[in-house]
Amino acid sequence: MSGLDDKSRRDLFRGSLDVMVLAVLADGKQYGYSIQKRVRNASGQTIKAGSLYPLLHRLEADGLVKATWESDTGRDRKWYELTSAGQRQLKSTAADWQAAFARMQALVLPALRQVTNHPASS
Amino acid sequence: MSGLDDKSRRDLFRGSLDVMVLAVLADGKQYGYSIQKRVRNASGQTIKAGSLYPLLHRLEADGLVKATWESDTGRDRKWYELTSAGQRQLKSTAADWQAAFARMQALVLPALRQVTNHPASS
DNA sequence: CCACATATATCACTTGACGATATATAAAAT
DNA sequence: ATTTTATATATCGTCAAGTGATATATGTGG
Repeated sequence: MSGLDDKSRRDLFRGSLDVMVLAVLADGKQYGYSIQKRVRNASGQTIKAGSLYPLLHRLEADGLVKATWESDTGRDRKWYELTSAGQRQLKSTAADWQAAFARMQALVLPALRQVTNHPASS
Repeated sequence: MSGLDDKSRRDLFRGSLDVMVLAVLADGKQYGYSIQKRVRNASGQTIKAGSLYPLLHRLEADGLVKATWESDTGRDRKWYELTSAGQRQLKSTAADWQAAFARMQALVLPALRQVTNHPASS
């Protein structure tokens, strides 16, 4: 039970990385590497560095986050925080995300039950 | 509230189309056009023809579905049904999808609450 | 001092959803 | 009867985005 390779599992949520990053930033300033770990801990989803940094640059270019280099512990890190546009975006995206996935669940769960109970042909 | 353009909403599901198609096929033989409508009705997600047919061909090439041309009402349609491999795939994918979705929800919902209650800087 | 985790970045590659387009048939409208 | 519209499948060029590989630099622990 539950044997998807990493690639398949990742593909499942290809379009949700933005939402997750914005969600992590909702409770305060974070830098890239910490965002990565937080998403990983909270969602089980691994965002690779090669995906994360371009993603953050896109969010910045879109004005959804604001970045500043700061060294709080002697080390330079690029801190990201939501802009007000980012907050609005998170609000509408997260709400849609929630609604859309709930509907998909209504499609997927009965199917899962179906296929779990009746094995079949071919 | 809830103002995502079509593209953003679609991007949200890049990767989940396979699962939805397999889910629809879980309760029996369907042809492409009917799969499209079922997914649309059940999930609110529109799979465009230019996505659906190549997707079905991929599933067939991977041995997850089996296709046969049949004319039940005078009209030729290409009927798809799950293979046993397709059933196994659906079972593991759907289970994973469900689990991952629940965890992601745990990340997104608190963030949504956060951003809904406290407006902020920049 | 050296290995490893931390931290950010870029780029070529690949996958896949899409719009546009083509084709053909059944049904519905005029 | 003819035109239009919905049904039904298919292909192709384009584009966006996640990934692996790779590079670079700094802090930390052995």
